[in-house]
Formats: sequence, C-alpha cells, structure tokens
Amino acid sequence: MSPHRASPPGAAVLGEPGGRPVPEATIVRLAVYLRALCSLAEGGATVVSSEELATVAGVGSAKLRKDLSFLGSHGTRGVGYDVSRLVARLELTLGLDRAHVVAVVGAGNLGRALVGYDGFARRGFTVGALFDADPDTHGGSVLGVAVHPIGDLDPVCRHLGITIGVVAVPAEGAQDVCDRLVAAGTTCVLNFAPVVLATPPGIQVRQVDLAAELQVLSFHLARRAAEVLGDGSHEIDPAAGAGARDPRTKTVVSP
Amino acid sequence: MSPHRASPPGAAVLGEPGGRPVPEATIVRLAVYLRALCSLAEGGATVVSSEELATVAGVGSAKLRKDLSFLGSHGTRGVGYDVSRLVARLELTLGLDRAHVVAVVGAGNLGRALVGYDGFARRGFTVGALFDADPDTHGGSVLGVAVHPIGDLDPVCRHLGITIGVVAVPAEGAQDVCDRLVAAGTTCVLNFAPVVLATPPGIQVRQVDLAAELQVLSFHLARRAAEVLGDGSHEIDPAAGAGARDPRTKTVVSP
DNA sequence: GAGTGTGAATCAATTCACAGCT
DNA sequence: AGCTGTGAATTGATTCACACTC
Repeated sequence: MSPHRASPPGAAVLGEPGGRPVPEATIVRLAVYLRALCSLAEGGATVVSSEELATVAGVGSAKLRKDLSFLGSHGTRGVGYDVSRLVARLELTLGLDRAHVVAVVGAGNLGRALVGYDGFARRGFTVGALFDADPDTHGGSVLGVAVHPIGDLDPVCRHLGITIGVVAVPAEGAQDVCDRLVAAGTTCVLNFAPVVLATPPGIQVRQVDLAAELQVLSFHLARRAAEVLGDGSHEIDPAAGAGARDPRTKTVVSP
Repeated sequence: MSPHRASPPGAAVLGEPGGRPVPEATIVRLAVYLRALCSLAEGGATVVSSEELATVAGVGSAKLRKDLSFLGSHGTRGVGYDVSRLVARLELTLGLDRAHVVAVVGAGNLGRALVGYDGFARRGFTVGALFDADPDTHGGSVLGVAVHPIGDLDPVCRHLGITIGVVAVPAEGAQDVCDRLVAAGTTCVLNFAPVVLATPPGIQVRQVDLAAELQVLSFHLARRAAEVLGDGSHEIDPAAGAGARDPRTKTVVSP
C-alpha cells in the first residue's frame, strides 16, 4: 500500500543536547543509566563514580563516561557524579520532563498487557486511548482506558494530543495502523507486529520483535550444539575449535 | 590489568555455520529475512533477488547479500535465491529445525500475553510451563499451560527439557529468577524485566526493555522540539561554531 | 544481461590511555 | 590520590564497486 520509504536505520542527526550528535546506541543506554541511577538513589547514594554506575548498568566505565560526555555531563573530577543532578540531566535529555500520552492500537493480549504495564507510568508515559478492530470491544475499557474503533484513530489521537503510537495488532493490519497513526500526526511508533513498517522520512519507528528475539537465542543454542557435536549440521569446517572460548555474553569485568 | 594477549592463541575464532563468525547484528536480521521470505513464499514467489528480498526486509541489498554470505549462501548468479531452499537454510542456521520448549516465569499480564502470542508457536517455540510467585495461581493454567510455583522451577524445567527461559516478573525478582533458570540448566534467557541481569559466562541474555524503547522515542521527540524552538532546553557549550542545524550529514537515505 | 559473492573502502562504535581537575 | 573527560587507536559493521557466474 504505502510507497513510503522505510525509515532510515541509524540517521543520527546533529545539533544535539550536549552540542554533538548522540549515537543511536548511546541513546538506548541513557535510559539504562537512568534506571540504574534511580535504583542507586533508592539505596541512598548521593554520588556515584563511573565505575559503580557502570557496574549496575552492565557496561564498561569508559563507555559510560563517553556516553555521558555527549550530554556535556556534570561530573566532578576526583569525586564522581551527583546522582540527583545526573538523573535530572538524563530525564531532560530523554524528554521525560514532560508527560507523554501514548495510544495503544490492538486490544488483544499484548495490547492489554501494555496498558497495565507500570513501567510506562513510572516514567511519565500514560496510555490515553486503546483502539481495536473488533466491534465487540468498542465502548468498553481496559483498566480505565477506553477502547475506540480504529476508524476513530485520527480524531481521538488529535484530541488527546497523542505523540507516540504503539502498534500491537497482527502483522496483516500493522502497516495500515501505522499509516493511520502517521496521518493523525504521530511521529513516533513502537511496533510489536512482525513486519517492517514503511514510513515517510522523519517518523521514528522502534521495532520490538519477540519471535526474532527467541530466534537469536535459538541460533546460539544451535551454534553451541554444533560446536559440541563437532558440527554435524554443516559442511565447511576447517578448524575444529576447542570450545572453551566464549565470544558472546556481556561478561563482567575479567579479573 | 594487562590481559593483552590473554586469549589462548590456539583457539582461533570459532567456526560458524557458513565457516565464518557471524556478526551479532547479522543474526538479528536473519530472523527478519526469514519472515520476509515466508511472506514472499505465500505470495507464490519461488525465486527472489537480493533486491526484492531486501526491500521487503527493509534493508539495503548489499547488506542482505553480505549477511547471507555468512551462511555460505546458495544463490544463483544472474537469477537470485531459491525461496524454499533459502528458507530451509535460514531455519537450519537459526536452529529452528528442532522444536524449542520455553518456560515463562511470571504469570502477570505480560507473561500471560506471551503464552498466547502465536508468533512463538509459528516458529516452533512452545511454552511448556508457566511459573509464578503468587500461590493463588499455582495449579491453575493459562491457555492449557500449567502454572507452577517458582520453587519448582528446577525440576519442572529439567523434566520438560526447557532450553529457553523468559523472565516476565517485576524488576525485584528478576535476578533471582534468572539465577534459578541458570541453575536449572537453561542457557538462554529472554528478559523483560527492567534490570541488567548478571549471568555466568556462556549464558545468552536478550533484553527487551519496553520503557526504554519509549524513552528512545521520547528522546527523538525532545530533540525535534528543541530544534524547532531553537533549542531552549540546554545551556552548555555556547561555542557552537558551525551553523546550528546542518541538514546534510549522511542523514536521509535517498530514494 | 542480470544478479550474486566478496575484497577493499568507508563509517560508526568501542576501548585505551592519559591529561587535567578537585 | 582519585576520577572525570576526551583525543587517539582499535575494533566492528556497513557500503561500494566489480569480478565472476549463469
């Protein structure tokens, strides 16, 4: 249907908060740092070193410092980072200083689970509306969120000031839903449907592909099995490797 | 610290399916290609070119060919790839030739939604057991899958031959659940809890962080807003030498 | 002619290592 | 002394472009 281009993969643009373009990979980690910081704050910490924070966040300290440097970070040399100050900086950078209202499209198992997911609310994301194709659901509500027909997506989203759309419908309907979200002025889409969405440029799409995640794990199981069995499933095999090495896994610091 | 040459020189990079190590980024895309191929196959296609397949998968054709070359791919020059042959090759590589039984820990909204997610079954993943901390759920079942106490995780998983564990519990319980899964012999974990799991080496962890995904989208909303408003949210580094916004820079992929 | 497979070049991300603050 | 911030070096991934096959 849509002759749009797929949204550009990386597309890290410049003119960013700290004055430099923030790499995509870094942005994802900022949210992780924020989480880690909050849990440290709950534990009573008021300052943290990059080493401590990195450990909690599961990354190396150098990477963490580099990441934070993109925000023109406010650490103190010889001391560390002021926790509440850094929390505030991360929240600002991630746009969490203002509340966001999201629309969830698809009131199936997944859609309903997302409405109830408290991790969203905890970060200032509220589900303003649910949409579904099934007329039986219309007029009902899930945890206090009204369910609307998909045909009403445009007016309802505009009225509620929706800025992020979540696609939780089966693959067949996903592109149509996406097109409607974009037409309704939404510029950010979180897609759970197992299809690559085509969008006009400027629209941000994040894909969460549950089946693909399992397949990646399955790949590693298969690789390991092949290794142990001396690789029975494949042809080419020059060097039969000793199996001890583990190239993957985000292993902790090796002593 | 000086583990410069710490890695054993004898054990060369291990041999992967196609004979070369497969980059992580590629593995994720293989699942996408498989999906794209299946939908093309349903449309009656029997051969595809890298160009066609790449379009459906939302990547560039060069990247696709490079990715497939890691499997010692079987395309035909001047023609393209035999669809069913390539499907078989991808399934083999991703370990989908054998069925996998997964355990879902956490029978809340998300856990139950995952049990019902047909995208799993469609790729040969069956949920063999559900576990939950709440005694009220024990002995019950969700869509035919029995709910067990978390304390029974080890025996039940071993009995069912679980190879993949899915963590769908709140953050507080996640590390404990992960430890139990690992103790029960599971080597692959799909984690939905918003914490970084610590695991022994050799354990594969994939993290799905729903709140983080929204935060990444929120970041882009904030960046865009800052751009439009001439960036009111930041102070640091007023020494922006070059023009504030540079519409160039690799950015948009030309059609 | 059409389209794969792949070295070589480019681009991005990570890690190192150290200068510079407190 | 301790720890951040960051250029420089390295590693990894993507893109190019073309030889080669059908």
